[in-house]
Amino acid sequence: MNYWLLKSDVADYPITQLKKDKKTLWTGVRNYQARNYMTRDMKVGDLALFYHSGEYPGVVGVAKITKKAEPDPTQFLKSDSRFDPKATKEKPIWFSVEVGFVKELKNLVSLDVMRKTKGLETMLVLKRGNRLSITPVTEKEFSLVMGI
DNA sequence: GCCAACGTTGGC
DNA sequence: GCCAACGTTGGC
Repeated sequence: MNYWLLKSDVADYPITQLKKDKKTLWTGVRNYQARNYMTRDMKVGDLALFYHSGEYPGVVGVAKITKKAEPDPTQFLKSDSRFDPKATKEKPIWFSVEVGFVKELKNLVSLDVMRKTKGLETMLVLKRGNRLSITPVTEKEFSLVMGI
């Protein structure tokens, strides 16, 4: 089983929305590395730290992968901001996994606190200039964050 | 609002 | 294939 960190802009899709939806298709990823994590490495049952970017950046909850990657429908929609003219139904470029709500943390584990926590120095999301919206997390890092 | 980081695009 | 220009992300 693998662990992940899923970044979501709090203004676009906060954890409270996932809580309401119970599950959602993780659409809109337009980065090849992040896509490859979804198509190659994510398995049903994997757990993910749900991270808010934007105001009060940090981990706010836990989600799980509930369905393996399928073509991201937004790439085909002309009206969608994530429309990709190069993608076709026969040859989709972008994929989405389904993500289920697990829990919302009582307290935000802020980016600031994560930076100061011994053992989390290796977390990719803390690396300078990191913009990947999906990053792998070790079991150790996952449980350390959960223990804060 | 600023700006560093960095992925992508396109001219050559 | 190189690399400058450009657009986006995201912390501050």
